[in-house]
Amino acid sequence: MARRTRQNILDVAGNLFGHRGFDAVSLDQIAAEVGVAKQTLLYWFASKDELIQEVLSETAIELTLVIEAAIRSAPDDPLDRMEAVVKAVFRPAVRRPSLLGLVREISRLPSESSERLTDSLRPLVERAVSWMRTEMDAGRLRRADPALIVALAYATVTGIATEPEALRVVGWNADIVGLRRLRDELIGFLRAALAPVSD
Amino acid sequence: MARRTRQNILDVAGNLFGHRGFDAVSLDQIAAEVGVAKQTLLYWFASKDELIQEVLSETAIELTLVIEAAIRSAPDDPLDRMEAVVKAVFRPAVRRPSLLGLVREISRLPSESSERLTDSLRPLVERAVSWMRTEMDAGRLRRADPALIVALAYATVTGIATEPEALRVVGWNADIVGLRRLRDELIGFLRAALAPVSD
DNA sequence: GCCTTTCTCTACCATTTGGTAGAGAAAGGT
DNA sequence: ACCTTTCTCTACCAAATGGTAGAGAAAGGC
Repeated sequence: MARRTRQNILDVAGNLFGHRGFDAVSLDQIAAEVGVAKQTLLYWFASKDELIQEVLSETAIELTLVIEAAIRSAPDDPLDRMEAVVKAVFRPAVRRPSLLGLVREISRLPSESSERLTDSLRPLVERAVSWMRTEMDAGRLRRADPALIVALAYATVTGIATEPEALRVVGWNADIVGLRRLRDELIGFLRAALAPVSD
Repeated sequence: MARRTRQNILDVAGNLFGHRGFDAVSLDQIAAEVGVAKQTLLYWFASKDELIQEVLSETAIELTLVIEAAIRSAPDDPLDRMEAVVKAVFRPAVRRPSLLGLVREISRLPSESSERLTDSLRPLVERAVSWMRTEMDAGRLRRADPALIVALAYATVTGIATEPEALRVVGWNADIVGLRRLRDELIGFLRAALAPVSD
């Protein structure tokens, strides 16, 4: 029955890690927020490292599934397709803003588990890159370096996820504007930057 | 003479904080890397909080100066001008990659000092926004929401700064590609997305 | 009813954390 | 030579950290 406890721990830990960072969050805090003793955490997860590892791989799986589903049912036009994928990435993030902040924590893991996660995302990235290259060759996207575009998009998304607080520095108020509008501006940006040049 | 110690501490702390995050770095680690006892840190800075606060305001001042200098001597064409500013932002970051990572830490400060920093950056941001609006009204930039563009650019830059490791997830190898090429791609992107529509 | 597995608890521990107290060099002004 | 200021040290501390040991509920199979 109390298998739900495990899921609760994963959810709470995911939010806290994504929000404040791995090192800033203690097991005691997580336990308190779940409403459970610290030992219960350590019953379910052997260590703090294993906990975040589990959280991250759950997140990676979720994101992968969402993106793949979006690709399968996406329209054929490359710009529409990109819009669909970006929206798919944002959908879970809008619902649970701390989610993307987690990706940042990958680099703080012991290199071994960090690599395992990177590997699980790699196929998706490679697919995106080779797809963009094909579209560019066909003249349906403006020519550019696809790998760098993916890197930039990724940087932007994680930058947004870094914290609403951080964006407040540039006058962005999350409560008023909302992640959704920022997402739409990003999409408009991508469309403008990647539309094929009409010659 | 040993005022240099203070600067050494600031430099080392800046790198470590930007690289690993505020909570992940202990005073002992900083002291060890500077080659000095922990108490020496606490002689120069009353607490860890004051230390990062000092590091951040130094960074904010540096960035502000660099950007303002770039604006003063920038060409008149809005796209060239944007390119000049982006390059100015990247110049110190290329030299010292951990620098921009620091901005991320702002949101983890006690809200009071976080606000002080935000305030020191605000004029620059407002200036950029109003400048963009003017250029858009004059038809020299594609119409969009300037505040959101600044937010996106900021998010992208901090996303890049988040860690080369994190970008490795999307296949970006810092050693080979380099921050400089990513910067140039970003500039090309901005140009394409913000060029006025020729009607 | 009993036993085994699953689950959560209280109590404890070694280490590390940010920070204090206060002594002693180094150096410069006079 | 002496004093003051600047600078760095050793020694210590209370609190918090990740983690261990082991006991006791809960619940299901038989």
